Amino acid sequence: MEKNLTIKDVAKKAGVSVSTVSRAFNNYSDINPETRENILKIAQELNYKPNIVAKSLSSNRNFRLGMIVEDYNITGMLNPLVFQIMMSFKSTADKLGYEVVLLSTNTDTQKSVKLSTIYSQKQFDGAFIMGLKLSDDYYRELIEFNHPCVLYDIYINNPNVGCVGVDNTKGSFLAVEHLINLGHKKIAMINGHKDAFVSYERLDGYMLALNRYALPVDKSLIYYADFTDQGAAAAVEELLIRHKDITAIFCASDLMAIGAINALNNRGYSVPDDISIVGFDDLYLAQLSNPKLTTIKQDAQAIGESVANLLINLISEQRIGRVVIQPEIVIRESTKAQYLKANP
Amino acid sequence: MEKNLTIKDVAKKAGVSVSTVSRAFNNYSDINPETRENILKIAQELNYKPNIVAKSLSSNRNFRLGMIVEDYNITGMLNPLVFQIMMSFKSTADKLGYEVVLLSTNTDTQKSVKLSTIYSQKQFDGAFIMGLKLSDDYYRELIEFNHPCVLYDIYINNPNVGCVGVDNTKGSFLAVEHLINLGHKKIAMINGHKDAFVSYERLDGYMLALNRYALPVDKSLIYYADFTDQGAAAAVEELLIRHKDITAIFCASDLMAIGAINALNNRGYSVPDDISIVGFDDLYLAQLSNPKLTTIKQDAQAIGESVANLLINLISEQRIGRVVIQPEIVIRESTKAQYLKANP
DNA sequence: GAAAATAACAAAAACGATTACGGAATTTTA
DNA sequence: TAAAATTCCGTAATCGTTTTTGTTATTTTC
Repeated sequence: MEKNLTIKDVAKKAGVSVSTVSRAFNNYSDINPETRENILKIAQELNYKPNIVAKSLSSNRNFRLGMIVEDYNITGMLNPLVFQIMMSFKSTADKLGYEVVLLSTNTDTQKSVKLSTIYSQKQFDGAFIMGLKLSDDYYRELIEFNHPCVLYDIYINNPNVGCVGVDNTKGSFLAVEHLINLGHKKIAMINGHKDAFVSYERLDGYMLALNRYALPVDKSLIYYADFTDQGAAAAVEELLIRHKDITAIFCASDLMAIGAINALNNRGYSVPDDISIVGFDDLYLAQLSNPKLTTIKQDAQAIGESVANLLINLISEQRIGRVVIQPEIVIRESTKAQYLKANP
Repeated sequence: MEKNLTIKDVAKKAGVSVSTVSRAFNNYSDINPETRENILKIAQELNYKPNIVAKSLSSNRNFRLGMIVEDYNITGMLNPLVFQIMMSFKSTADKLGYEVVLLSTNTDTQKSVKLSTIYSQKQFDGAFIMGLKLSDDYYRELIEFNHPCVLYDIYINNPNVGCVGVDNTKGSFLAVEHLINLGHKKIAMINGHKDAFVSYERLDGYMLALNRYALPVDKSLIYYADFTDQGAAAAVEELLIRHKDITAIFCASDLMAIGAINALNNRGYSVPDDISIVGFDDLYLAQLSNPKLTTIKQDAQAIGESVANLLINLISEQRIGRVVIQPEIVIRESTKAQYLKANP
């Protein structure tokens, strides 16, 4: 195992001091352009790269970002969106010169080790937290947190913590409006769970659309299915018993939408001929299902980028609280006009 | 932003020198047990945690692992298996006291920055590389690599690099054997692409099973579909033209299996009544499809753990080359007995 | 009971960078 | 042309640890 090159080796080879080499590498002003060029050339030849650990320690700028994801996103049927957002976040962080270290938490670990402890121990300049629930300990800690932090899909009113997410209310509105435009009047909603911030926003959008088009809101049409396909299937079973006259269901996730479609098929209903379905997320899964899913698209790439940019702005003391990504509706095959049932 | 506690603060409060505090934390022998207890208690009270960056620099043990994933796993329809393996790897690395930093590569970046450069710059003790292709620059570099490294789903004969993966040959064998046992005699295979190591192993398993049961191998029944659903759909189109008499298709991934099923449905064929399909991976997707997919399960949890353990063994100079995970067949609804066509 | 060994700690030198400070050479100013 | 400013670079302190070496008591050995 060959010994690693240090700044000293470069300095010796270039016949200058280490501080000069450092200056060359960090674009300092007080260095002769010729010297700089020469040093960089020699460094290039030697294939020298500064040791990032030493750099962190000495500069007290760590260029380290934590990416903390809740465990429940990992086990079972995990959300591919999370993965895409993570990778997008990583890529833009990379471009901006930050490395990202991966962490996970769950309700238990949150009780034993505080977020601020993680920051100081890990020397994070900031962190990106995904999958935080309203009932989490970290959610409470974040209310008065004083380190840079960015959250996805949950909002906290604290200048140190940024929040990015799709406009869920608008997304839901778009979904339900689309159904209404197709002539549907009795539209059920299968929501996530009540510990998720987005569930409230998505519910708002649903109600807003109904109100806007002067349709009655029937609370017995609203189910909570925990973001799982089985949960959605169970909800559909109940819906088919209690509300035989529904013609459309808006699901707060694609996975639940698939669960709903499968349950409907099992009961002999056809999507979209009997019942229209719209999902939320636009996972790749939405193109794979049969019929292909009409859904609300969350742009994972854009979300990841926004998170990284926001976080790094926060680190450099620029306070920008919230980034809202605009959702789009993607119309495929799971929704259909329902004029016949519209006015019986 | 409160200043972080250092070892000095603990030393001062405990009335000892910093070296004694360090000894207390690192289970050194030459320290009075009472002193140690006292120091640990005080550290606990102060909520002091050692700065990992300083620790790395001074001890020259970094406890840092790189997790490098190929870009093509990110864009487009990404494989959820990769995500699960990543998280499982992270969790066990965590338990063993290592932090993992996330990186990505692609064919281009591999040309400009060598793997060994990444190691020295990032101060990695080791790295886990996912998605490496046979045509990659890093593959070539790894042949004579002298840092600890573990690969998933690709094999290299080098004591410094470990390899873990499912027994692909056996997995394919199981899949095809299952079809043969159901009475299928004309079985097509839709493989991945030729830059993937696993494609060769999976092909081997297919041929092995045919030979074992004295069925002829017809190379025109073997397609390469790039691991995509569209590729598989295209392959199916061709198969339906050229080989109307096939009764089963083995796909080297679940995604391709879904693509095949959809294509068959579009052409008016029923799965499994007309044609049986088996996939590979056992993604959650396999349970969501209609019919539910019979497939070969890769245990992501076990793979991630094995990779982490193997890598850390490699780091501590213990040479264990390869870990092979046993695949299992999961029989669901996409395969069915085909006695009628078996002997016409 | 003097020499040797051990136990328990402190002092100081690393680790590999950044950066505050200072100083010589050169250029600008008056 | 002397003083001031600027340019360019070296010296040395620093970051928060670990680790080597040193030191003082105490214990063991013969």
